Amino acid sequence: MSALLDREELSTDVLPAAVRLLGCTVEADTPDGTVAVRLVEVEAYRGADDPASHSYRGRTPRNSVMFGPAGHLYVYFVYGMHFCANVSCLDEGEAGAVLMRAGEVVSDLTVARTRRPTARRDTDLARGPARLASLLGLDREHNGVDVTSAASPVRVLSGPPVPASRIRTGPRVGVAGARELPWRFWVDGAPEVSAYRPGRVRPRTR
DNA sequence: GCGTTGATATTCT
DNA sequence: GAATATCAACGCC
Repeated sequence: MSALLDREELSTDVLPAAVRLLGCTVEADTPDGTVAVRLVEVEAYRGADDPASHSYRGRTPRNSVMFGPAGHLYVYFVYGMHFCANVSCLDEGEAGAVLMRAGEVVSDLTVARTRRPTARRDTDLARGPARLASLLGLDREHNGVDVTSAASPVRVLSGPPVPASRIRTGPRVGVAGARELPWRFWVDGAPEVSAYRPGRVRPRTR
């Protein structure tokens, strides 16, 4: 049993916030029941100085949660069919968020399998940001939810802390710009970590 | 096991 | 019109 994560732990810069979120548990109430996932892979995104970030070119209706206070969900729709979920960082006015990329299901495995019946192995249930969001039932309606409140349908519980020696870093997945920034963090050896795919322009096939 | 491809909303140009 | 913080299904080893 763990306590809710403090908002202050996320109002720091995005890198310490990303490291802090590793090992934390995301608990979500879905139509099928409650699912909890321990985060093993995250990516940090910031504002004006991060070309890979949605907030790089200023505030829009979609990314406005990134500019708001820390500890809220930024859920966005990509590729016309998937949702991805971030936790906002930094204080009001400063854009930042941590993308939740992968996690290990800690409960309830039966509910989780019901939600994603096509997953071949348990470690595939929340392997990748869109899979994780769909497993937790996150969509547009959860944009802006406060994950530090016990009354929310989605909550982040703190720790157990991941030893620094088990944390690895590297370039973010699928981003074309700012590839020199090692802003992806994962737990060494976790089988749920998504495969690295360099952010290249896919060759046009036509 | 691996590479290719289709689905297609939102944003920016 | 083009790119994108993706996944799953398919063909082919």
